Amino acid sequence: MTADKPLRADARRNRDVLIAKAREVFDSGGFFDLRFDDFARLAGVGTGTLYRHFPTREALAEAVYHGEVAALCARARQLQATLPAAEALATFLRGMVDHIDAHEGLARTLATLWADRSGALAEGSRALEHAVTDLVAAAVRDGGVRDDVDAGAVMMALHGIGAAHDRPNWRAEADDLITLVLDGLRRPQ
Amino acid sequence: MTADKPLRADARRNRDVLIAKAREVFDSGGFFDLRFDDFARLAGVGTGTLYRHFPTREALAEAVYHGEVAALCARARQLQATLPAAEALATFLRGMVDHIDAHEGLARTLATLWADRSGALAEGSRALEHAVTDLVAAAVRDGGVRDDVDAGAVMMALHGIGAAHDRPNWRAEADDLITLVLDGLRRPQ
DNA sequence: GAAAATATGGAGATCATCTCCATTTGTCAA
DNA sequence: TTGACAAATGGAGATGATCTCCATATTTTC
Repeated sequence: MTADKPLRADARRNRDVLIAKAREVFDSGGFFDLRFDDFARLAGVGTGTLYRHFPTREALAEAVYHGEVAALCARARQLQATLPAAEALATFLRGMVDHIDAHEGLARTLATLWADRSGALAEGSRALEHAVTDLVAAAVRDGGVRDDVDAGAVMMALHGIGAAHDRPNWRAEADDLITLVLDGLRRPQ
Repeated sequence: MTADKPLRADARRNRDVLIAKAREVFDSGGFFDLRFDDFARLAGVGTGTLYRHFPTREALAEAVYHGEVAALCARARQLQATLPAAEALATFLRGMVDHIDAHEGLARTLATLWADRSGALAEGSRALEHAVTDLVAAAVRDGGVRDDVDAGAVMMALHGIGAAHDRPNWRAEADDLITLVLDGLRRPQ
């Protein structure tokens, strides 16, 4: 989807180092505590280079999690292909909670990408939403799920889960919210 | 609850002007776009005075919406006193969506206060959560609502709704999420 | 291998946030 | 009233993060 402009060799190399270093920081949970300029130092490049490749912190976060989000989407497609639709949806949503739980940084990232008011809705965010919409639509077609609610409602719930990641009782509450959503989605009767 | 230290006359006056001006900005939706220092200029006080009264933007936001949140909590109590518990809960949640819809700024504020990682959970946020917890507990006691989910899940849903306020189809999605939560909460059988 | 195109880096401009304290204003006891 | 003490003020400037600019370096192309 992104117009593939052939990137010069050194440019690609720097970009990759930046993403790799950012991922390390990300996984250690300190992504949002670090000065943005410091990512340049860490990667051994100038700040100008950092800013050329990633105009904002969010752009860098998105690049870091581009693969992650792609994997989530692939998983959604795979579940959809191998399970009854309603079950695929349930498994995917439960898996999202697991995933967010396991990856400290992802929760904040999703919340940030999502809340990003910068107009240009991040690619990853859109892809994820697309996957969820598909899962819901399939479940509706299949008859297990009511057809009178917008898939966006499910995204909102996921957003709430991601954004509230620092609540003391997060895991239990997140699981419960998914339960509520899934039970609420079940076709009445 | 807050230790009432008698505030000097000029201090109180300045504080009130600050809140009043902030509310104007708030209602016009630009609260988070304005430089914090500018609130001082708007109110005709020095930045030092601004910072003494409100150490952070969030503190000011909370002061602005202190009354608002108090009103929401009062409404919760009133509903609880006059309606069957399950209905009170439903009415309150629907009302929250109405309220957020009507007040541009409130959505962002709630999301911000809520996401506030500053440790000291804002008073307003805690009060609101308390009200919701009460409503859910009453509905559980009443038998209309299942007892195996945490009220925090409902807060998460509200958080998602508030934080996603800029989605194109926000209103419909928010209503749908409330529907899901309420239907999901209904005691099976 | 030379010219053109592309990318670099890091000094310093810019900008919001926040602090500090010499001065002003309010309070209260005498 | 008034004097003395406490409380509050304001705004200049410190701080520190973000971002720009462009002379130089590297890569690609022909």
